[in-house]
Amino acid sequence: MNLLLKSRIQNSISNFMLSSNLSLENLPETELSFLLADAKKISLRRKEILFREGEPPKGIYMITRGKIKISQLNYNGAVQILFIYTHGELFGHRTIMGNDRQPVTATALEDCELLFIEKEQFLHAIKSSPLLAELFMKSMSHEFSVLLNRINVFAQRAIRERLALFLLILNETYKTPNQIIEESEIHMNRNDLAAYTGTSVENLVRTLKTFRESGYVRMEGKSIFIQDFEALHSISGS
Amino acid sequence: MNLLLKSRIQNSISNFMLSSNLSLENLPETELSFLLADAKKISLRRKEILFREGEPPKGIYMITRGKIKISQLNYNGAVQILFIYTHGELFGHRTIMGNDRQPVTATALEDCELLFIEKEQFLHAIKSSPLLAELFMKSMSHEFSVLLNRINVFAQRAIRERLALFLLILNETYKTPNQIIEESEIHMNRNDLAAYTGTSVENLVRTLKTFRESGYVRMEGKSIFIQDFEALHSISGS
DNA sequence: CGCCGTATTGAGCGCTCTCAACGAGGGTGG
DNA sequence: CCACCCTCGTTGAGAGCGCTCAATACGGCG
Repeated sequence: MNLLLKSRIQNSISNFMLSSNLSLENLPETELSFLLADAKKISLRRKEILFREGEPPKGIYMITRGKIKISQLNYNGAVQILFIYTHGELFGHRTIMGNDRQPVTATALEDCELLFIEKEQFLHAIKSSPLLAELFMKSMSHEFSVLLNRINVFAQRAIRERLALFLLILNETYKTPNQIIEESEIHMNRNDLAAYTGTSVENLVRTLKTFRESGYVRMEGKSIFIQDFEALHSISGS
Repeated sequence: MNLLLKSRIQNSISNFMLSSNLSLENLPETELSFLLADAKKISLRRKEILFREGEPPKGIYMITRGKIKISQLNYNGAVQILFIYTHGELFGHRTIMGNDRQPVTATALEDCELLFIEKEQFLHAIKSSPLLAELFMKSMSHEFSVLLNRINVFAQRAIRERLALFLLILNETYKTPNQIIEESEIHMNRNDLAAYTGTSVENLVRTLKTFRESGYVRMEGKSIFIQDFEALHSISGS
């Protein structure tokens, strides 16, 4: 696949991904070890819930293995998946700093290993390290733009366009550490994919079918592999 | 109008409003004067553009009079209005801190007076005052939750529900300083209201008509006044 | 083999969009 | 002062997208 094209697409969809600078890979060594000084290990089985909407937040989390889905319940019972965090990513800090209750629920998509940092400890770390504080602030500012873009997507784009975009995002999310090839195995059940795209399962399946029939994606069992990145990117309108 | 009910509704829709803690009224005296030390005055006529999507940000702004709409252009030419800032509110700081280009366009909805604080000056203020930094961080964290809620709204709710919600929000936005009565004059053209709700003008007008016929709102000229807060709140599903 | 949860397909309805026409109001130039 | 134009708001009609309900296929597991 054309490298220039690939980087253009990646660059374009990065406007819709949190892709935090606050990952295991990106934090400076010193700050990272400072932050993780007294971190505790947590293990979660698939489908286990880490925290629920409405709870007071306990601390922040960094994923060392697996994926966590962040979702929100609508008043009519529908579930909206907002993000999928994967290995290396850090989350939960915004709720701590804003002093809110959890606006979302965090559930393990697969078996997970996490590092947990207590609220007090985290706040202390932020206070003690101006660099850390600055990194968090920068990260949140950037993510604000990302969320604005997301709102635009949901407010204005059709399901076909949204699905194309989210498949491209998921392709990044589902990259395994050190993955070289471009295509990831997107291993997500239809219910979750529908909740992520913001549509009904039936509609999702039908749209996915048209992508398959056009050769844009390939299916192996329930997993999805993207075959034509450019087509999806063009459909997504990003 | 029942006070308890009123506060319940306000509390509920505040989950969808930025309602920054960073306003003229809420910032501590010392920090405010520090921040505004070398601020410049800017005047804008109605429809004038303050900055455009894609531009590098110049600084931050605080509104002393008027309203500014923050909008984003979709690839197909549709405009999505994301926020309406009003007197006392501060904006533009997130783009500065995240070191992004402007993801949005800011346009005067009415004749406006603003205070402008240069980028360097603002960054310096943040660096020098830990309290200011903390306030900004808190504010952004909270706003993250607000945006998540918004995404949910656009992803899952029908136009009728969204319009009810946004009318309630606009009722707050359009309160004049020191306004005592509950009902504000929502003075916004149909195009902007449609772009804010995320629908077409025709659809907006029709939905508005059903609200009027049900006695939920009243129209004087082109202005909208809410008459039944509880009904709208209940429709909004919040 | 039968069961259960998940995925897929079909059908029909309603919401929302688009295109098109009409109406109302304000501003401008004759 | 009137005629015209331009913008904005409103209404109508028709098409299509997306939702819901219902039925059917598939696959893993007891």
